[in-house]
Amino acid sequence: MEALAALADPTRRQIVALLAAGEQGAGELAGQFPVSRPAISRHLRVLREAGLVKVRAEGQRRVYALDPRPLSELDAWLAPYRRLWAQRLGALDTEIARGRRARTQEDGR
Amino acid sequence: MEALAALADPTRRQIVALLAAGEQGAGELAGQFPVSRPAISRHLRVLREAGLVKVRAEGQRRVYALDPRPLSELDAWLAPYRRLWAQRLGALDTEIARGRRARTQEDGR
DNA sequence: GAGATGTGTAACAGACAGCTTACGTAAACG
DNA sequence: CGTTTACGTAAGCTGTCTGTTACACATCTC
Repeated sequence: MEALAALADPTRRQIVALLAAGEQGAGELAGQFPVSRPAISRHLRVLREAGLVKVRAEGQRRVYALDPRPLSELDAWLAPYRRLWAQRLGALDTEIARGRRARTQEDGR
Repeated sequence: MEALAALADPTRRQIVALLAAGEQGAGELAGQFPVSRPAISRHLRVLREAGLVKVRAEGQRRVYALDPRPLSELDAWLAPYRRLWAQRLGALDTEIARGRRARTQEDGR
């Protein structure tokens, strides 16, 4: 779950969101943020080390692309907790209180 | 997404995992970690401010319980990205490659 | 009430994250 | 080749985290 630490920063989440729409060069990416280019370069490094992005050298440019695998891991980490809010939203917690224990039935849609 | 910052810490994730199994008192909780009790108290404060846990006073004890709502928000934040790894796993990326000239085709395995 | 018990908070030290400016380097360009 | 272009990295500053010890405060117990 190293991805969680990387995604804790709002700038990095925004970078991830941008890259979800398509790959971009480092400078191109930095131009969309109010901070300096080296700052973005460092953010990209963190994202790279977390496995969330991968780089491709294209001439002198560095093209960054999103790698969704750590997000998938996050999804897997989150999975066991899903039943917790699934219970709260439905009226089935009445059923649970009725004597049923660990009736999972999450993700009905 | 303040929850992401709170969950970035491994100790806090462990607390969340413990509370998912059932509510616990602060000291009872602290006893299961190698750090001092005030340290856990601080972690609990962060989790509380992130809305991930709620406290109930029971005599002089403070009983903590998990509040899954921020986790649900995280789930919602993650949702738009799901298609990204769904594509990689499924065979539908063939359909995408069928008309698009974006011949990326990396990661053959 | 006096003392024990269960917790949160304050103060402080050390580690770390994020930003900026300055610099190094490799590819493209003339 | 020298210069421009596109990046990454190093150094330094500052603010924020995390952990520890010391302390303040309620709440039971007797």
